[in-house]
Amino acid sequence: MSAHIHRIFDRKALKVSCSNCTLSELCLPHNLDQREISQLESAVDIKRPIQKGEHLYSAGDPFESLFAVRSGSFKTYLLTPEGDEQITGFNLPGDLLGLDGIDTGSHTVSAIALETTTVCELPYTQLDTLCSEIPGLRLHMMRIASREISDDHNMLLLLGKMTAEERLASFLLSLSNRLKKRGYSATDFNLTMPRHDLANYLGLAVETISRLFSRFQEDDLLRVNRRNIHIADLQRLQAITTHTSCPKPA
Amino acid sequence: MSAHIHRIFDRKALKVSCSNCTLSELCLPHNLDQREISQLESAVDIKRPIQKGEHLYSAGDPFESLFAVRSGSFKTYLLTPEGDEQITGFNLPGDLLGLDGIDTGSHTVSAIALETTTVCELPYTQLDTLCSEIPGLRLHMMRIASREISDDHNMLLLLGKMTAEERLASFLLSLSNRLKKRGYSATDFNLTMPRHDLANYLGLAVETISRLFSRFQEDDLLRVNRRNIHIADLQRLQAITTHTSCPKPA
DNA sequence: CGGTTACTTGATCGAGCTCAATTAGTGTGG
DNA sequence: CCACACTAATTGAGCTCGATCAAGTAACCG
Repeated sequence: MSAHIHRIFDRKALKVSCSNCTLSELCLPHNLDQREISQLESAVDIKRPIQKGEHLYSAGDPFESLFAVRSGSFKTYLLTPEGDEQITGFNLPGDLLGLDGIDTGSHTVSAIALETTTVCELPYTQLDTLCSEIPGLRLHMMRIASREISDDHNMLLLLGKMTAEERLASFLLSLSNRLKKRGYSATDFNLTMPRHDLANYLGLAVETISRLFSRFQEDDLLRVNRRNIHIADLQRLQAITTHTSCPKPA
Repeated sequence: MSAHIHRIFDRKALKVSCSNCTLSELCLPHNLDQREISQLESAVDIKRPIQKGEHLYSAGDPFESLFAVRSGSFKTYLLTPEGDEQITGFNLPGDLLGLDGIDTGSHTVSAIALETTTVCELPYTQLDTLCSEIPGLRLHMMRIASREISDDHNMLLLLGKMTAEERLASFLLSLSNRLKKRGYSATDFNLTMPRHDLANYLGLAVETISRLFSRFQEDDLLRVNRRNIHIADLQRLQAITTHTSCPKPA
């Protein structure tokens, strides 16, 4: 199944096949039988690709569906009354977006594509109906919500307690782990977001991020070229986040 | 069963009556019929009171139940490897605790009582079974999770973008609103947490909180006596959080 | 190319932290 | 009922981390 559905594809034209999707490990509840998976597949739509800079949804939009990222990436953010933005997360393939909208029936954050991105749309009423029939799916949904809550708590810790250095190290390690889970390299990757977004997300200034990248590079922790990152010493990077001392190899 | 039931309270002795509970507005799904409410009641246990400083659960404990606060209050927090704490929330009557534990099957934060507190225990497997039968309850649960996610996003904004002044003003207004929803005064209340916890939650030093209380009092925004707070000017407090200028009344 | 945006680097500044001292509660046991 | 110890809160003085301001450079794109 191609990741890049061209717009000539009618929304329903392409049969969704969750069972064959490379993301099923992340996206699918583990304990569904074949019949249950087909039920789920019938509820899922593949949308046309979202271009870089295009919104998947905006804060205030009526909530109708959840979205699973198939390829590409998003950032989600919210705006203050004064108009400045706080990024609340970055979403990689296999991530689910939109849970924030369930409570009020309209989205509380905006989601914008950082690159050309494809998603599966899961209309919520259909998903909810399936949840009554498939206990494994119900648990899966609650787990995803639960994980998002825990992740957010970790971000509170990052923003509330960590130094600039610790924040960037934490971010890189977390991204590294997420990429690894998805089958990519844990040590070589490209950031899909500009420095500006990274700084915003970590509660820092762009200049601070830039200086930290330079410093980490001088310390042989990273090799950085623009958006391209090579993690040269995972252990010492880890040590930064835990205040543990870790000898620099000669 | 539970190891922490006080002997005078037989767990099932006290019949739970959600329908008569003063918190039902907050705690119960609105669209349940009488039969569904009794089903829910049969799943709920009232636990013995939790004393100030006592844990309801700790990070790492196996997750078995959600808890609804009946009276009193909790703080939830997580610890870094180095042992310093980040408070992730304060919980008032009607609040639900424990969602963070669903994903991994063990709690990721600890919950400790800030005063003598009573809770209803909702064993998760029973709750989940009811969710398959009662669509309204299922939606209610997802809504609560969704709200927690949105609330956490707002905390990210607070920690990432706001000044000390804005953080405290936001906190007081948010608390004021929550108390109002629960039928208490929106302008006169007692904080159940020490300055230390407040500072920790808001990502500030205790001294900063103290100085801000003094300053807000000089500006006739608040009247503060230890933990007792009187909000003298809700409008101007609101104005602080939105950078809006608001004339100080003569 | 030329214009725009992304990123880096340097110099300076300030909000809020840390350190330190004081005061005011809050129990606890004689 | 009061001394004592202990914790909670306030207030002051000085410092620091990261923000802001200001250039300059490098990539990207029509």
